[in-house]
Amino acid sequence: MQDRATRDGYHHGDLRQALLDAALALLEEGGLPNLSLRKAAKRAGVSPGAPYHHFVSRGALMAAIAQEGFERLAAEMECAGGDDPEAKLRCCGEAYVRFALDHPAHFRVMFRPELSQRDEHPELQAVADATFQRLVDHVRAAQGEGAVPDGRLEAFVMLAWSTAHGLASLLVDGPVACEEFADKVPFSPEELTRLVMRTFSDLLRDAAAVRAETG
Amino acid sequence: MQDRATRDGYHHGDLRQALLDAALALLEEGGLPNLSLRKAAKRAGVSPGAPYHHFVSRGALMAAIAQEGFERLAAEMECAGGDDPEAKLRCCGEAYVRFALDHPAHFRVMFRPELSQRDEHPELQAVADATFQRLVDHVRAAQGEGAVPDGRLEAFVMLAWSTAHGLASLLVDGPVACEEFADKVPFSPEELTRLVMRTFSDLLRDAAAVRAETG
DNA sequence: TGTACATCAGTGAACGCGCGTTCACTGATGTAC
DNA sequence: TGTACATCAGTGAACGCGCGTTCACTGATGTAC
Repeated sequence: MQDRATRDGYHHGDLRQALLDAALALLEEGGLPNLSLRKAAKRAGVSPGAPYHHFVSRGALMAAIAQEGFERLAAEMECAGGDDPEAKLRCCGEAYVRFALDHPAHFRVMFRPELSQRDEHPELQAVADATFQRLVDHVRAAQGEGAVPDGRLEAFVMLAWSTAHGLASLLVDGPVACEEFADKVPFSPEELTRLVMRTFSDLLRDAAAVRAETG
Repeated sequence: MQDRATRDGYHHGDLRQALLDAALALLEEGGLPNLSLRKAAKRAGVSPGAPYHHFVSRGALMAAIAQEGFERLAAEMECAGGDDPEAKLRCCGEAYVRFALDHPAHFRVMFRPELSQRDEHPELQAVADATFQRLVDHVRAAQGEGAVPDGRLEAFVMLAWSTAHGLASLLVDGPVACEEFADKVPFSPEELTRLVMRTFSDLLRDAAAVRAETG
């Protein structure tokens, strides 16, 4: 008996990862309607039954995509840079939006409950929670340094998360999907991300300053 | 020849609207996988072919749902209340999130491009743009009154929209879907909405004040 | 008021399709002796 | 090193299903005379 990583190499190399990659490629190319287990199997060069040696169902494949997505998002938020807590928080938000722009298929699967079924995959819920916790830590640190006003931590956490998540959603899916939006706002998605995050970060700093002064 | 509204009454009463309502009910009950033209027809008490007298395809029904959703959202943002531009902007954001909480099925269809296919339904794109424009007007008015700092209008518009849209998305779909979240944050979705919007509105006001002072 | 006709929203059977999933099987790989 | 055996990731045909859509039709409604 060998461990799973080695066993996966028997015939295909690593069919599990190949199926995840194929599924993502299908999503990037044709959106959600373009994804099926059969197509992913075909793209990975394998028969329709083969995936069932690696995923108990279609839902399990989706959950695995979502889990992989949360792990990558957490990693990118982790090493997002920034010299002080204010910059760290801002870079963390930018990393969140950039992740969505760079990996729209991952992002969609992660945040569509009917696809990823968090309640049936506790390990997925756990990694999603850990990602969220990372944001909480950044906001708390920034608040400790006076870069975020005093007051309810929950309110600032949800505000920061909403800002990043909303911008990401609007850029990836929303009525701001890029071609049309180009007419209205003269920024690339990346420029817009930096502009919005900078604006948000400045609001926090200035409000923190004025409240520290007045009381 | 009579007008369409009257003709729709011939046999069913108003099958077009009945199909929209049935589709929404299916979405609310079982999410996206629960919706099909056949099920909507059955629920409206009608044979599988009947919808084709009112919608050229399944996609047209989805686009009609999205359009109806944008019209209702625009109406709710319109009469959201607020005594001054600051309060108007805040109430507008709250109305946005409340709409998503009250009509999650509408909200999802509106913001999932693979479902509503804005590019193939220009009238849908138009009403979505009009909704967006309403927000722009509110932010501009608030900026004129000093409730939003001077500076790039686009940045504050996108920030405000991202905040409302992000909170709505997280509450409706995200890893914050309500049961699990109750453990972590001691607020109902409605309380959280007011808290976050109030926090955001206060940030704008304080930052506007401090910048007016210093220069 | 009554009759002939036009309209068109509905019926319901039928189509072909791709889907998720199952299952008896094959054959490459690794192991024991 | 060679042979017998166990493992298990793959095959590929088959299943039943619900789907979107079509189409010849029916029959209720409204209109003309």
